[in-house]
Amino acid sequence: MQAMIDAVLPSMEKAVQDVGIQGDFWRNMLSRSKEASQGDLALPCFPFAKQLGCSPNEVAQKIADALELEIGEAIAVGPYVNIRASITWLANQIHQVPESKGSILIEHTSANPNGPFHVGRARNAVLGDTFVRMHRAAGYDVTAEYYVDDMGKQVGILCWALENLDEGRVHALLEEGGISSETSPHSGKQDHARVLWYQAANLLKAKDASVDAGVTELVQLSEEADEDILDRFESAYQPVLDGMLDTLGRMGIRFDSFTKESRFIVDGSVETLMGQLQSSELHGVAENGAHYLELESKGVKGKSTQFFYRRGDGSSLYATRDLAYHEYKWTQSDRLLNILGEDHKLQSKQVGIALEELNIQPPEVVFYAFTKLADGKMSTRRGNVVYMDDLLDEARSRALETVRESKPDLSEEKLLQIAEAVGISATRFNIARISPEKGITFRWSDALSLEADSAPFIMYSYARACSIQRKAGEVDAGFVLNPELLDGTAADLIRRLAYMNDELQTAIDSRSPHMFCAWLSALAVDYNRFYRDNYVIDDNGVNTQNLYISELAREHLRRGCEAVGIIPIEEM
RNA sequence: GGGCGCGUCGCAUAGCUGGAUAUUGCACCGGCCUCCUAAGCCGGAUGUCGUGGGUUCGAAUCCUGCCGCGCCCGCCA
Repeated sequence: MQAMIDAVLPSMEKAVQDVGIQGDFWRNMLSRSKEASQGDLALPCFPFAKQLGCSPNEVAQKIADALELEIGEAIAVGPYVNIRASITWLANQIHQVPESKGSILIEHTSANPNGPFHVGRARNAVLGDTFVRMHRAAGYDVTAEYYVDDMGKQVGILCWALENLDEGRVHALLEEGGISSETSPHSGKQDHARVLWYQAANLLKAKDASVDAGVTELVQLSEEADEDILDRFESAYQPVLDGMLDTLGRMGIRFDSFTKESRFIVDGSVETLMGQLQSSELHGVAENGAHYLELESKGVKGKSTQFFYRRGDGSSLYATRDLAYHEYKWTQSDRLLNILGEDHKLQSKQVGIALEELNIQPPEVVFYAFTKLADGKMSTRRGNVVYMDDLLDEARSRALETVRESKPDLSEEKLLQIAEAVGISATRFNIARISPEKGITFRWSDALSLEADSAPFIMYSYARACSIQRKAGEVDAGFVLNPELLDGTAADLIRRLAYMNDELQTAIDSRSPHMFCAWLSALAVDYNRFYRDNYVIDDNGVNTQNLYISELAREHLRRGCEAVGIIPIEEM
């Protein structure tokens, strides 16, 4: 952990010099021990051996002997110097509150409002919201932002369908196309209702050219920011978007601001940027008058290295509006983070280069690999999807079985509440705990797993701590932990707690939410072991020190859960 | 064809700015509820880290050839 390294470095500097080592290349080698049993920090001594002309083991012993540490002790183990922080020092770390770290705008999800939220899109939302939550927990001022695609082809098709198809036609088309239109428990939601129109229009488009013509006309007008068309588009997509946001809200995912794509056409900023790009050295014009930037010199490779930002007819493209969007976003925050699917990698690179040409700083980006179904890619258009609403229902009913079994006395309402929290948390955690660049194949059994290394496991530890607190009462405000008395699993727990802020920051900096998920799981394990070995309530009544530690763990479990979107419930 | 990413026990997964016996869970085998929540705890078995080379005192980690999978290479979004 960084605070520990900072604390050790001066002493290490001195010890290393005393032993006669030249240079400071070793600074980067001082790092986290891989296993807790080896201590907190380790310095491998192999490279020193040559310089000093003795064995790594001897060097390690010399350095360990020369080290004078305030935070703990150093022991040479073979060719390593292992440093173990004292529980006293670690316990002090626990109370360090993260300082304020400035503002960040995190844009995520931003799915086309053309149908219900499905589990492929969910990875963006879960990842994005986890970043939002982790940043908040670490002291950042976060804006969660949704970019609304309120113009262009997808919305155009939806709008055209709603204005030109009736219910009978829609069902006939879907049946013919082999897409199910049977009513689900969610068919009352407008996202579920209207997606049928969208799917039907896509089917019809394949065999009736007049559909394309109709849609194209709408899309063209929308790109000219035609007020009437934008209004019609909005009445088509807004109920769908609302339905999607309901689903997201159910998952605990909420946004602070929504920005419409059309805004940048309306306010003229897209036009201005297109003008500015003309003076770029990369600028070029195609035969039909379309404008582009030639990106070959910027390291872009492939069939086409040209980034088109203006069509032959003078209109802008999605990516062009994205440039204006980023310019706008920088007026809102100190830092920008985008959560994007890996299919956007090239586009994102192109936009980044174009932004640099405009002297606008590119955003930071997290890419994640796709979620696919066992039988192929998910597609709203083709109806090959698992909807999030259905997944969450299924997760809840699975959880309900388990809760009913273990808590038969609870009321039906309470059972449902717990099951809902467990289902949502498990679903989210199963996504957040996997490193983003790894592809996921959706399987019901995985998605609904309530086993260990899962959200319910962590929730259970928290509920256990809550139960103990209810029985044992509050700790006196003036109570001070006596770390000298701690050992075994109690000391392990304190050590784990002390690492929280560091783990959180590391996960943020390396854009790896799964790392913080792993820490949280480990905390739950440590708490369960502490629980086994250290009774808060025994024959003599309440052990205040153990209650105090249990309460520390409870508080950290709660904060950790909130940082990854697990719902901490007090009973389960 | 080119670019980017991934490939770790039967399944899933961590580690990848090189370092000590490769992490964790599921499944499998065995043990623990007269005691604060057993959705828990303890123990066991399971691995050519895709594959061939290379660099290094040391490679899952770096370089490189090959194989497999995914994504991308639109004046679409």
